Amino acid sequence: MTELTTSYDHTKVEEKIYKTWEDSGFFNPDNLPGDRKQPYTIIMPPPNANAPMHLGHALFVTIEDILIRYKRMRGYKALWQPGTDHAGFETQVVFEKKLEKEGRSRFKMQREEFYKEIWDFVQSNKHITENGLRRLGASCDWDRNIFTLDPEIIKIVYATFKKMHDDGLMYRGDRIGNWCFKHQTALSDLETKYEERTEPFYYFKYGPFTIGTSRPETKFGDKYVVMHPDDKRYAQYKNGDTFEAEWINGPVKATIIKDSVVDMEFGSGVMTITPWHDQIDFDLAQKHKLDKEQIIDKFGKLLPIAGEFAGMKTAIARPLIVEKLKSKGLLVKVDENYKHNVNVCYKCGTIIEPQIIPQWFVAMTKPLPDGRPSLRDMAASAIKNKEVEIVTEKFEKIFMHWMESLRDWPVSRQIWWGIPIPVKYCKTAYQQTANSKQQCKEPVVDIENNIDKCPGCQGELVNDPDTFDTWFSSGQWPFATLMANDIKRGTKDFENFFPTQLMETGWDILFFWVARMVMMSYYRTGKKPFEKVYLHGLVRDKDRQKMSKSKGNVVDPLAVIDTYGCDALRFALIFSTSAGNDIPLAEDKIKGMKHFANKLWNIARFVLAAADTHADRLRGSDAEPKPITLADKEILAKLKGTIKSVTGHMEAFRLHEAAQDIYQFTWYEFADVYVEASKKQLTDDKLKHNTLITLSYSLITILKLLHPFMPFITEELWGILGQTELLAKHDLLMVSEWPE
RNA sequence: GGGCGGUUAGCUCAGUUGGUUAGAGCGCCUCGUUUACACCGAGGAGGCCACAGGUUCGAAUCCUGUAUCGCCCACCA
Repeated sequence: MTELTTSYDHTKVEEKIYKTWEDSGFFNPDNLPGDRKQPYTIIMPPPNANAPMHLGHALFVTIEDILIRYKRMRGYKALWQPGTDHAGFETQVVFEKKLEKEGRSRFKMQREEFYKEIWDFVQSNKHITENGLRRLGASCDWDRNIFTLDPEIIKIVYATFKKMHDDGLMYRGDRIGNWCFKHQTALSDLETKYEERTEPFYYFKYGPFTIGTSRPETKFGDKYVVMHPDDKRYAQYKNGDTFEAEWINGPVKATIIKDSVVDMEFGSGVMTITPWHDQIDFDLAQKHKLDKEQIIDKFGKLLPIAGEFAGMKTAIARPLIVEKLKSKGLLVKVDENYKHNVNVCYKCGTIIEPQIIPQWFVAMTKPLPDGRPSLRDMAASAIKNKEVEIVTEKFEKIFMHWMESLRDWPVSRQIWWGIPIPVKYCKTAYQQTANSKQQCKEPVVDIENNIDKCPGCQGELVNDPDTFDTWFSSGQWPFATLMANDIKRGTKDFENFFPTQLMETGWDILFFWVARMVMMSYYRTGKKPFEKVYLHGLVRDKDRQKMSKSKGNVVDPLAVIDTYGCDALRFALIFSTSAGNDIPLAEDKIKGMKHFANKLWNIARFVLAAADTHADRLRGSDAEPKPITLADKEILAKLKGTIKSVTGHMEAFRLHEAAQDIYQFTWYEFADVYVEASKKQLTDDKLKHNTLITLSYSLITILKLLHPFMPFITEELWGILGQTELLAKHDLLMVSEWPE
């Protein structure tokens, strides 16, 4: 006689069950029962080891765990490769905030000291994160757990860097880039965002012209006036004509440039340019071979070229400069309500100052020396030809659209937390880089760290002080993890599990991550990194608001698990939400799913009680129930239909549909109809045996179908059924066979 | 400026290739505590599927347009 409590108590089950799974070794595909040849691999997007878990983690774990458990039950050699991410810039920002609270700053610290502290910080977060994944029921292979700063990973990242450098795809360029004053680093275009501001727009007299600007503080170096070649107002001037103009700090000699990028309708239709601090101006200067002068230093202060304003922060200098120009009679008019977008740092909101600072770039559109197309074109054609499929399809369009206007990718960051760039420079040459007068021009790529002297002049070498953009290393994650396993553990993971089958991640990192993985994988391995990409949405609160600390609506998934159980949380996250759409999650929904778990518990309770009451014990899992009564016929037909539809939905990544079908069948067909009918049938001696078989067979099938979604309660019930001989043989449910 | 998407029950959302009376969760109303479950059961109310036109034997589903909300990318000195 097996007694079950009247309601399901997840607190007594989850920890115990997870331990059973982990001890079984079945998370590791090498230990799975049977002769499994066909791999099914999901590389886990490594969570950032810098902050507590949020519902986004719960969502990705739920989706990936559902899929990997399903494939495991279907007999695949299922590998879910876990890992955590050092998350370079993200983590450094978090850590610097922490320092700030303590009244400290990295700019007052030694690099080694800073690195050590942030390393310890990340290590402790890493453990918290890994335990969180366990509480969410993640059936990933902890034997293969890996970290983005593991030496094996760094080795692979360096090899990629060297190959790119040898292939001419990785170059160091004096190009204009986004500079954040607060974080003192360059950022890629993806790491900046636009904010609308209303600022004054000034018109100044500049020689015979009127120019317009919202940034007078950049105008010190102005010595070019650019106008449209078709501008009839200035037909008398030719390209290259010069003139004298009275300007901020006295007269300047200016040259006329004609170029059709100028919009005659905007402002005064004529502009001066600041190539060091503006993308368009920079391009123009490159095109016409114009001088470029730095006006603002990397701390946001004006340089000596600003004369009396030198050393001032731009925001302070701006009104003073306007005042001076006004007093000289050069201010024509001011438009106070000029609305425009300013580029700001996506982390701190500081205005981004474009600066020419040497950076490492990856060429996106340059064909490979081995005859293959460029990184961009390889990735674009993979998506276009459906070699890599994105679920849902709308993201393929977004992906292609983004690819069209892709520029070279700056991968060096002036931060300390990350993988150092394995390059050395001739010391004398490096110090002169600012003047672009290097003696020994070539940087020395030294991935083994065994080159001591400059190969050019035998002089001293200095290390590149920069680190890689995190996405440069995580862009290699699918093959780097498997290759690193092989180095570390002597496995043949890369051979056995690559290309992987699925990449599951949020749509918000489609460009940051997915695009880079596709490009880098084709480049390094000649193969796609994964067959399919499943993109999930953002978890929002019940009012569709984004969850954020400042709004105070962040939900801690572990607290939800404490209250309602992991299975309820997982089911609520999946239920009634389709791929790629954001998910509003209300507590009521989670509560409802807890009720469903309880319903299932009580169904099992009823079946067990029936089996006990009616003396003839039976073997359930193998016995095919016979449809004798109308109720038998209907439930078995509906069960069969449910198996079919659920399987179909699983194959097509319609997890929400699968979940709904199981829910519907369990509650409204099996519990409401058949369980009720069985009460009568069990009193009939001729029917009771077959009725019991039908009950247990249906229940067992439900447990299997539901297991990927609600792994804990189903495994617990499976174990209890096993003890009562309702199950003929009982290994763990997680490795049982998916019903056909 | 370029691109993508949403608009279905009071709320939040499903609806797989066009096919019978459009579904779920939560909420609401009525009744019910008979040994699986009150974290429950029985029953019920509630939708011109944004609008207009078109294709079709048949449209929430396909096409065109309109309105409205949202997202992504780029960005004018």
